[in-house]
This record gives sequence, structure tokens and C-alpha cells, in this order.
Amino acid sequence: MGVTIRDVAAKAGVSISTASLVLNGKGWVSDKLRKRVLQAVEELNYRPNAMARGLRARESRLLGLVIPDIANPFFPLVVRGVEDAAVQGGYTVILGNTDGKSEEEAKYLGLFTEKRVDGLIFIPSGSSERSISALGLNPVPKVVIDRALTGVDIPTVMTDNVRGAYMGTQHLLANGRSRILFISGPEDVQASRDRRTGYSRALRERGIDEELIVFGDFSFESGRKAMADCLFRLEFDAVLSANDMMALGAMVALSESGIDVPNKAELVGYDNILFSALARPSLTTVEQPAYQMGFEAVQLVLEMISSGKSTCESKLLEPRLIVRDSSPKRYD
Amino acid sequence: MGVTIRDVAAKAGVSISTASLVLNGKGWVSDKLRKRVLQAVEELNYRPNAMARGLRARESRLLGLVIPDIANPFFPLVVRGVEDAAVQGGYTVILGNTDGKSEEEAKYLGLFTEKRVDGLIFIPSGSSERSISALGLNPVPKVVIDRALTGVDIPTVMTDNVRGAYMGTQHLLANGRSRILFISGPEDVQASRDRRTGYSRALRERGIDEELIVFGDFSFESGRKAMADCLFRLEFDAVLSANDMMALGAMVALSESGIDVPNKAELVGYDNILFSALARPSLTTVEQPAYQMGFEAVQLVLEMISSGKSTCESKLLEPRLIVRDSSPKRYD
DNA sequence: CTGAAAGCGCTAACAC
DNA sequence: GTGTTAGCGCTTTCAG
Repeated sequence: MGVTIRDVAAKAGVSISTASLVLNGKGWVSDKLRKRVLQAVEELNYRPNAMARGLRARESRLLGLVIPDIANPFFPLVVRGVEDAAVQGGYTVILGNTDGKSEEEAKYLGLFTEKRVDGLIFIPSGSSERSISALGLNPVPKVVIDRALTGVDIPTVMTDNVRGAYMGTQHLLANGRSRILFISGPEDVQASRDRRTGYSRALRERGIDEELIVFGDFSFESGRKAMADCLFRLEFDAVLSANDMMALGAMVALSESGIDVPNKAELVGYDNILFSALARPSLTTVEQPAYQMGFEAVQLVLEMISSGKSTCESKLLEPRLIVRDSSPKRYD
Repeated sequence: MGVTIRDVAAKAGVSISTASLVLNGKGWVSDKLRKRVLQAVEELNYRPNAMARGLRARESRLLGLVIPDIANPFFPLVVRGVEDAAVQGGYTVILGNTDGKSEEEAKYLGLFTEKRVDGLIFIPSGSSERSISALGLNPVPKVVIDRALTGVDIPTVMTDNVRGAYMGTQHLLANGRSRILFISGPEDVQASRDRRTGYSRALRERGIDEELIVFGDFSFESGRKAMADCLFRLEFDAVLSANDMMALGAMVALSESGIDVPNKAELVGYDNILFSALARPSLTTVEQPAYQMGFEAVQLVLEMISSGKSTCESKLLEPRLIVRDSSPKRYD
């Protein structure tokens, strides 16, 4: 291409500054000239060069989004929320998948710094010390989703995991279940620990102090395996899973062993990914408002950008219990 | 931030040009100076400004990716493939969701032109005349995924939809089914028409000329509804769906009516989205190599960029039949 | 090896 | 209202 504002100005027979003023809707330009400029823009198919503009303005109108893996069913909706909010605010999203590896996280954070992103949305995974220091290196506004980072003062958008797991457990208890198995995620993930806390708390409030806990890694297969492994080892009449993928795995393991869900054992997941609604039986779950989390994270970043502040209040969103066929409501 | 190459040069006690040479690994610089520069970079935490670099080099190292909706289960893997190939080649991906609306498509194409993306990956949806003309406006290398655009000479990466549907239908025929219902997608989508062609061809080769066709819009609900609507209207012993989401919907409708899958009716989907494997019964499907499609599309774009050519050969990937429990293999 | 300087495309300050 | 110009940060000549 290579058509510049000079070409536009020349074609319209005006000065460069006039063309610039028209393009940016600033200053006072006569209607005649304005139209001539706009027409030249049209005819030449002129598009301002964002790199030149950004260099001048010291802003890129880019937002960096770093996530573990877009192919993991929880993230697409978050990304969509981020994208929608970004576009509304006049920003474009650049994306990086890290697979939860902190070298990858650091790599993208560095790369996005070079691109001079105006803000950063970061979804860490596991314990990412190295990436936390990489985060600190870039002074732009940033928000972390889904996880409170210890040791740094970065605002967070997350749901109340303790409360969510508490709600799920309480639902099972109210349904008359008392031997509830908890399929946990990895212990080095804060969300895992919080959900376990909510589970424990609900049990204790009912005077139950024997906890039935097995571990997975949030994957479908790990849920299936965890369930299969303890099927004849543990006695339980309900299962709470730390996420939906593992719950779906558990559902398969249960059905393979002829254990009827929900009659023999009730099942509750966590996240409300698309397929929890499509599974048969459909899966009761604790919803995390994924889209909203992405959307609000960007809103925080944009507020920080426009206010010039480098931090702001975190946002704690409420999880919501969605009762479906894997544990139909049996109380009032 | 604001630390520039001048700062680095000053701190290292060298000239700007020397610093630049070191940073880009060009020319001959003594080891002593090289180390001093690198150390200054380290201490100052210097990151070159990609906008300045890009303005100079007339390249952004950005690739634009325009898709209908990241929340649609088929796309995340495509995006991941795009991302991985892009990063390997030293590019970063900027993303836009269009919901298949051609104004949105045109909007993003324009926006990405301003960002001066070095290449474009476009996944259209439905008939997008307006966006096709917007495509032509940007002279950078581009590849369209999943759909051949008529009237423009843009290379495409897609699977052989005729052949895929043919394979699925043949599988059902070989299983001894003869009254095969086809749940089609919208007729204005080329992929829908092609899959229908494959379906028809397989039937005709068997001497069957009565076609059983109903329509959906690729969504779960439309599949469920299409299935439910014709349950007592049409006689069939198998179902081929133009995608997995509708197949999953159909599966639910069948189970709700007490029709056993696969015994009473066999079911085959299309795409091989993650949850086709997790459904119970697991869903036989025609796989589209989504990740690979994204990956190869970027490879084509990168080749065009490096070769300076504005077009290249399209790529037709082979679909693959994945037999699962919804239609277990009953032949040799 | 170094220093000076041009210029990528744009905006904004300033003089006309 | 308009024309000129400096400068955003970088790379790359071109002399020294």
C-alpha cells in the first residue's frame, strides 16, 4: 500500500495539518475542505498507520491477553469477554497461550512489552514466580484473572471459590447426601485450595468431619481416573468436583461401573462450561461467569488507563449454583 | 517506561549505532563492547519499541485473525494452531470475533489494516460479499480457512467436505443402515452444500435415491429441534449431521424419545470437537483437523510474506472418520 | 568500530 | 484556517 496522509492532503489540495485535523475531528476546518479530504481518503483508500500514530502518541491501543490454553473449554468465553470489552473501548487484543509454563508466560509478557501494549490481562496457572517478576517489569495497567497473586499489588478479577464450593456442597447436603467425595485440583493452585476450603466448611457446619478427597489435574482423564480408582475403595453417595472437566470424567467412570447418577450418587461440577449443560444427565455445577470475568477485567484496565492510575480495586464476582439432573433439587 | 536505545548506548558508553548493531546481531562489534551493551540492556531492562521498529522496517510482525466466534467449540483449536505457528515464525496474533456478521468482518479487516498486519487469516461464515471486498482492500498475504471464496483469488485451507460426508455416509451404509437422515447446516454455507453432496453421492452409489434431509443452523438447539421435529414424521435408521453440535443435540432428542443409539438409530457427526469424544454414547464423527488447519494457514501466509508473493496454492486437508460408540463398526 | 543524520508516518505547536 | 517543522524510537547509510 503505502498511501500516507501526504497523499491524501495532496489529492484534496490541502495541507497535511488540515488533513490530520479532519481525520482526527479536531480543530476547525471548513465543510468544503473537510469533504474534499474525506473524499480523498475514500478514493485513495487511505488508512492511517497505527504504528506511526502510536509512536507519536506513545500508545498502541493494544491490550495483551495471556492465557494458559484457548483450547481449554473454560477460556474461550473469558477471551470473548475480553475481546468485546476491548473493542468497545477502541482497543485490539493480542493473544498468547502459555500452557501454564512460566517461561512462556515470561516470554509473552516480554513480547507484549515490546509491542507496547497499553494494558495487560493475565491468567496465570499454578505457581508462577518467574512470571510475576516479569509482570512487574511492565509498568502498564494490568489485571489478573482467576487468581490472587501473592507478593504483588495487582488487581484481580475472580469469583469467590470458597463460597462456590460451599454452595455446591451445601446443595448436596440439603439433598440428603452425607458422604461427599471431593475431587480436587492440584494443591499448588489457589483455586483448588479455596474450593476445598469451601467443601470442608460446609461439611463441618453439618458436623461431618470425615473428608473424602482425591486429586486430579483438572483434566477429563484425571477425573475419570480419580473416580475409577476410588470407586471400590471409598464409600460415598455424592461427588463434588473442582471443575466440570473432571466431573464429566467422573460421570463417565460412574456410568461405566453401573452407578446411577443421580440416584446412586449425585454429582456437582464447577465452572459451567458449555458441555455441562449438554451432558446426560446434565451436570449440576457452580457457575463462574467466564464472559463477565473477561469483560470486567478489561473494564478495570481501561479505567486505569484513562485515569492514569496504576492500580485499582479488585473485583470478586459471585458464583452461582446451577441445579441440573445430576443432582436434582430434593428440598423445599 | 521510556528507556530507549539512546539510554542503552549512553550507559554502555557506546554509540547508538553500535548498540543497534548488537541488538540486531549484525555487523562486527568487539566482544567487550557487545557485553557492555548487553549488560546495559539488562540493567535498564530495555525493550526495543516494536512500533518504532515496525515503522522503520515497514512491517508489524503482527498477524490478524478474524473468526466468527471463539466461544464456538470448533474455533479454539484453529486459533491455537494459528497462534503456535505464528509464534514459531516470530509473529504475534491479533484477534477479532465477528459473529459471522459481514459489517464486523469489514470492521476488523479495516482495523487490522491500520495496525499494518503483515498477514491475515480469515474465517468467513455464510455469504460475505461485503467482507470480500474489504479483504481485497488490504494487499497483504492472506489465507481463508474453511471456505472457498468465490470471485477472489485467495488461497484457502480447508478439508474435503464432500469426501468427509461421503465417508460418514458410507460408514453408516456399510453398517447395514439404509434410511439415513441428513441434518444439514444452512444452505448458504458452502460447507453445508458440499457435505450434502457427499451424502447424496454415497446414497446414489448404493442405488438409494430417496434423500431424507432436514435443516439446522449448526447449533446444538437446532439439531435437537430438527431431530425432534422429524422423529415421528420420517422413518430412518441412522443420522448424519453436518456438525457435531447438531449431532449432540440430535443425540439428546433421540434419548429423550427413548430411541436407543446406536441400536435403534446410529449417529455420525462432523468436526470432532472435544465433546464428541466425551458424550455418552461417544459420537462417531468425521474429523476436521482444526489445529492443523490453523497451523498450515499461517505457514502459507508466512511463506508468502518471505517470498514476497501475493498468492500461493490452496491446501486441501483430508477428513478422517473416527468411529465411536454411536455407530460401532459392524463390517470386516 | 563510531558519530551524525535521514527518514519511516503521524500529530501538534507555531508562525503566517 | 493553512503551511512548516520537530520529534516519537529505531535502523541504516555514509564518512571518519
